Amino acid sequence: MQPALRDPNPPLTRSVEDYLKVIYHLSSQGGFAATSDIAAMLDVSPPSVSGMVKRLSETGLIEHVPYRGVQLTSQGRRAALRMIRRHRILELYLTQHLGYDWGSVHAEAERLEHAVSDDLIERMASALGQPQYDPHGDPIPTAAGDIEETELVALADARVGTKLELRQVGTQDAARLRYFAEQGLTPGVLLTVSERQPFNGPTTIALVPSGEPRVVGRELAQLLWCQEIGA
Amino acid sequence: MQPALRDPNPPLTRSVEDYLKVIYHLSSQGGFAATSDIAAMLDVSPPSVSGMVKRLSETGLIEHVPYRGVQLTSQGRRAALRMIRRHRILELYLTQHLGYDWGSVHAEAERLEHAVSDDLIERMASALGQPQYDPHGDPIPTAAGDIEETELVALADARVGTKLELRQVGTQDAARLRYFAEQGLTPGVLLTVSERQPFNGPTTIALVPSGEPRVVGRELAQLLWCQEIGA
DNA sequence: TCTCATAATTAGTATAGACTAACTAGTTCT
DNA sequence: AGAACTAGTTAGTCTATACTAATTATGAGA
Ligand SMILES: [Mn+2]
Ligand SMILES: [Mn+2]
Ligand SMILES: [Mn+2]
Ligand SMILES: [Mn+2]
Repeated sequence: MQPALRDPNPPLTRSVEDYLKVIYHLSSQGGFAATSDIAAMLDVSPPSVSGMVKRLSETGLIEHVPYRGVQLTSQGRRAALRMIRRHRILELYLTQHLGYDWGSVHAEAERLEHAVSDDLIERMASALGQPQYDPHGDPIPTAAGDIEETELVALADARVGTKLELRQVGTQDAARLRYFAEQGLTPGVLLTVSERQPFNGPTTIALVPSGEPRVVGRELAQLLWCQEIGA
Repeated sequence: MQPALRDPNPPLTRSVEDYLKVIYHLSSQGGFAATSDIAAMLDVSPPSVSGMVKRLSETGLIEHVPYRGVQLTSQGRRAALRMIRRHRILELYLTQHLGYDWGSVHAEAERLEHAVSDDLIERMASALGQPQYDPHGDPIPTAAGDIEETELVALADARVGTKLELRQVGTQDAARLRYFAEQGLTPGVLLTVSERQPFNGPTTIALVPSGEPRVVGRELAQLLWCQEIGA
């Protein structure tokens, strides 16, 4: 007898949807998502994760290698990308049409993503003109489940002298996001790397075209994902 | 020893919020909401209602008279009206800003009402200009928890010869709503009652000012809530 | 190769919310 | 008043999801 699989098409619960999203993020670089990392990201105990991992692998959404970690199956990946699409369209809609600032959209989207219908999401996407990026510069997966993969460098690692476009801001922390906005550091901005202090010191940049300088500490510079601009 | 009250301020769950809303609707004419009516409206078994009733009275949201029914406490009424405000603002926002028709908003609002923040609701209310009525003509409670109480007559009961304003459409059924819209029977429309056939027969009306006649069967005429227009 | 720290899992418990089956209170009819 | 119907409640079970405490596997150092 086979090891009792579950109903292959249960409606996903809110918890399940959130687990799939964090597993996606933790394993997107190809590796396994570790139990303790999932637990930390969801603010839940490791045994709770072990329990959920059991259920998710029984429903075929993830692959579990005991003591090593988990990965999404293609079914799980599809479900995760659907949630990420919802989340990012919601974030953009709230900023563009309801006056939210980019520091506060995340919490709202985190709840709404589980309650909206596909129909509503597609209406929002239409109202936004089928957008490609959310307010933080993260790519929005298509309804078919494709997502843009770009090679980006953290500003903290960019070579001095290069010219960059700021593409993504890798945090949801409201205070940091507010600070970035004040400094004019939002996706799409062009800049050149002027210098970097040794021993994990700050990076100094010049905004293009204004030339205005900014000094960015290492912690923050690791959150600014940039693309090198071809000469 | 007292009969063990629960935490007076638990965050309300989705289920609890839906129970409070239906209890509000069932007891709004002053009476008690019966277990079996609550069960029917939530599509849940009567024992499930008994179980929930126990929890809700322990948290002080309702008053339970065994074998008679339940009523909301003032705390429960406040919570119910908050949900009704959310629901109706969502319905109106979806129709006004996202192209929904009035037959399909209900299902969407039924889920979203539990996920939106107060902040988002107030932003939608602002975008709508602090509206007073939802797409079906139902009054929207204020943020403070006040709701307009109007004396309305069902078209089925209106005296022949009277002039009426159609105020509310008392159904969420998509097919019926679509039909009403086709017939031009939407809140705000003026009409006069031309005649009524005996033995629960249809009511014939004339739209004002066009004079166009409509014959409305009893079942539908009971859903059209009207206000008599002073001569 | 053995030991130990760390990470992961299992065992056992709790709560919310649903269900069915069985029992009982209230009401209505004869 | 008693019988009988109806509505409501209790008893017992189930699933999802969380928790703490206890146990075990894995990989790094000695
Ligand atoms: Mn979420
Ligand atoms: Mn984002
Ligand atoms: Mn609801
Ligand atoms: Mn409505």
